[in-house]
Amino acid sequence: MSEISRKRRSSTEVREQIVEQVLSLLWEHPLRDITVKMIMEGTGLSRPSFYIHFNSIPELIEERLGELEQVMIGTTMVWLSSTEDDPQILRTALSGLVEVVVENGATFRAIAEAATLDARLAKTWGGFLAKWDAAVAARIRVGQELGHFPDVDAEWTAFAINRMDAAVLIEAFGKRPQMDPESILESIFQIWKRTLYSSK
Amino acid sequence: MSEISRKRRSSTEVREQIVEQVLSLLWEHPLRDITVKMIMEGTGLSRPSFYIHFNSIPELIEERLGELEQVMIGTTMVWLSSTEDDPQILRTALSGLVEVVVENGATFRAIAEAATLDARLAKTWGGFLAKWDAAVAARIRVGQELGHFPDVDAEWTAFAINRMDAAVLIEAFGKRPQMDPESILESIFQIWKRTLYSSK
DNA sequence: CGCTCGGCTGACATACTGTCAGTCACCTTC
DNA sequence: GAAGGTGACTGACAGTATGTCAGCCGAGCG
Repeated sequence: MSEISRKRRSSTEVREQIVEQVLSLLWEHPLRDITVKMIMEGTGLSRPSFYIHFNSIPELIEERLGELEQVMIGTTMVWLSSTEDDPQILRTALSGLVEVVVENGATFRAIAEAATLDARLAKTWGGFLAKWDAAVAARIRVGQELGHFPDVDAEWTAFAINRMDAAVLIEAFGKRPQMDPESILESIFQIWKRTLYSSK
Repeated sequence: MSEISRKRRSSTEVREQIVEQVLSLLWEHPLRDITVKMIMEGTGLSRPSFYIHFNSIPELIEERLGELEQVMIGTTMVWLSSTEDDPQILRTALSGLVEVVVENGATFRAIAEAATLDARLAKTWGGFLAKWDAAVAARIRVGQELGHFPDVDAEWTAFAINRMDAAVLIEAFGKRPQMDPESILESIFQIWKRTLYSSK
């Protein structure tokens, strides 16, 4: 019988392995099918070990949202902080958004799924969306002070069009095979453009 | 000790009581907090009795979707089957849609929640949305043959704007207090109108 | 009156979660 | 290089939900 030498690993090392395992499972299974047992079987550690590193699956997923949020802010800032009346800037921002979701679709899908499963994540996800609502509404109001976006209700429009983005991007890219990014980008861009950049 | 006379009731009678109980619970709690035990405590019957009438909570909810779909088709047919280039007809259809969701918001929210929880309902819900996509896309193509809706990609636009409707209506009216129906109707109508009824 | 039908239930099997006392590898400190 | 502490790790347990099943019992029928 060969001696199994269990090298002890650092905490962050194991954490990363668990996250990696979850992300790969998420491309294959809906969140409802993923259990702690299933995750840990891919790591060679016992199930209770999971709870040393994370409090729950939703909490693990919640961590990813924070990281992705930073990236998304980076890619959309070009429009959010602009003051020009040029839809192409909006297109660039949306294009960046599409790119992020294409790469992290399973994570976003899992966040949305876990939001219906876990009260804490529901709140975080709601807050995340609300932040975008506020940012887009603010951008619209800035434009309106410059005479752009006539007859648009900043708050409600931001709310509606952001929900569209979230729902469309998650459904289009949340699982494989993904839909065509070009077509999705074009369709949501057209909706944004016509809603904001054309008057009655 | 007074004798508890358990009058035996008809199957449909009990079914209706269970459904009623679930619907009332849904306005108070997210689906994740609702258990079979909780449902049956409100009926004076035991937990296993639930399984005589329904196979699972998601399946119960799925039944509701079928009924609501009929109503929704009725309220939107005015636009789906029209051939005129008049956005007011669209507004009427959307108004009917808003009304249905205002009244049955908790059910719709539960359907969306249960879709992430149950494979079967996920498929049903996906099919439901796909049917709307097809119907709206068909309506757009009919209009385009008459020269309306220039430069609109029928399929992708239908997909995107339907997801907006679903996400917005469920978030706005899925729990109490609900958002203002007038504002929601106006904002989604504007987005539909500008997307379809205004060219580049 | 006896029989069947079907609503109904207690009890069971199963599955997953989260916790905890205790073990063991590794690192410091002397 | 021995002693002791730190923290990763685990087996076992308790809790709670689901779905099933053998069997009870009330109601209606012949």
